[in-house]
Amino acid sequence: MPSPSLENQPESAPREKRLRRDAAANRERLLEAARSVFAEHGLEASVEDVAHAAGVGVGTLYRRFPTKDALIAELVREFMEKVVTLVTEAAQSPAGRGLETFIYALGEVQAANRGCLARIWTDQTTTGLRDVYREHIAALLKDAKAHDAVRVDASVTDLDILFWSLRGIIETTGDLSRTAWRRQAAISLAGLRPSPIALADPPVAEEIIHRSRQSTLVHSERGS
Amino acid sequence: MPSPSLENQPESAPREKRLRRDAAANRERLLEAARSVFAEHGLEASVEDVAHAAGVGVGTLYRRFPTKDALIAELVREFMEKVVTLVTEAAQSPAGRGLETFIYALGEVQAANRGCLARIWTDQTTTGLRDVYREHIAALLKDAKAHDAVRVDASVTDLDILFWSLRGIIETTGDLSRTAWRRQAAISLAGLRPSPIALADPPVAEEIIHRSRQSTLVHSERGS
DNA sequence: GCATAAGCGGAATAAAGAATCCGCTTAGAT
DNA sequence: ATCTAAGCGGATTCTTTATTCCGCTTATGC
Repeated sequence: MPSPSLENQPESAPREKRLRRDAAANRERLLEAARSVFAEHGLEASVEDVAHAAGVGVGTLYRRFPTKDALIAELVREFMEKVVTLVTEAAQSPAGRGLETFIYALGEVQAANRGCLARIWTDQTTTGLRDVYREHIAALLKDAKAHDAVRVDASVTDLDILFWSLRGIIETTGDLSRTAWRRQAAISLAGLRPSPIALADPPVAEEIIHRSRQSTLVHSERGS
Repeated sequence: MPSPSLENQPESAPREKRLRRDAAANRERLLEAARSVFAEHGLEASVEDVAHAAGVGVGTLYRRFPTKDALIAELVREFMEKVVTLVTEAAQSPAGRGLETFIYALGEVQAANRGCLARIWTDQTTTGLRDVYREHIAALLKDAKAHDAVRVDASVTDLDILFWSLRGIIETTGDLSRTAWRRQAAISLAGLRPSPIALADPPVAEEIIHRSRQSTLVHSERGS
């Protein structure tokens, strides 16, 4: 094993060569600026705005990310990675509580990344992460049902649409309210609790969920 | 009272002069085309696409609507008018059932107008209609509570966020699924039914709803 | 300290799309 | 049947914004 001081190959997969220290810092600042600017003005904020917010020129942005889309894709990737982390952590929650824990945690990340939520379900480069995530929530749901925290006729697709619905609220309320999506989450969770009254509509077919990944996407924008 | 055959002043408010028959038809076709193209490709679909979908040139579109925004605003206006109609009709429902009826009806209109949903809550020209609508849903909620169909701690703002949440689903699933938003509506309604278990989060303040009208907006787009 | 590959800023370029203009066409009043 | 204001299409103009290019600067390994 090489000595720690010689870490020229940072980790397992040293994505290309190593960046110069200042360049690495700029890359981070760019991503952070992008998150913030896109959250504020939506994805149609200009590349120049992002670069300036990061305190660099557009040239710098383009040396690191070949296109605007690539920049957004990286935000999406980091988001999905965070989601997978959270869902994994949630699995450690006390029996039967994992799902609820995860729902609130996911709401927080979505809110923190509201600029790029639009691309999350359609981005084709993170399909793998999305599959992992989906396996995990299926397990959380099963656990919740086993502990009588959730009605037995709830399906994984109900969780998918729950997350989409929270996205709608987060995009609408922007940074005005953390309460809004939490309240809706609470109401939905209440609706998912075991009940003798059947739900008036059937769950969504898995296939629909998969197809929607390929076709629909949404942009965000914000006015003054 | 003038004879019906001389209706040079069509109705109460004859919005400007009367359009030539072909021009009036084109105007309708443009609005319909806009609804469809925006639903398909989002609001960033080009004006030219809309004009062509309507079978006319861009010049024709611009003679009728001074800007692209004006066209969108008209879609929004017609949407809001429809919403007000629906909420008024829902008030005729059997006692205690009006709210549920309206929620499903609103889902349908939202789905039929998914292209321009993004502008609905921020459009400043339909504030009046929105206020009317809001008075009505307050009444529907009160009625539902009176008939024990909805929990007493539900607030009007819960309905606001419910509608935003449905929007999120409709925008994500596009025309793939009518089931998706209905299922979420069913779950939310279940969560809003009277229950001894209090909701984990407080309702959203009215003020937040009003502020979000002025600041946040969202665009839609669709790929492939 | 020096050499130099890596980085940087921002002007210049290019493409897309909104809005305008103008010569030709037609509904519909007489 | 005729006349003309209202309409029409679409080429053209004007903006906005992504992306490229290039001469100057600076970490970093020796």
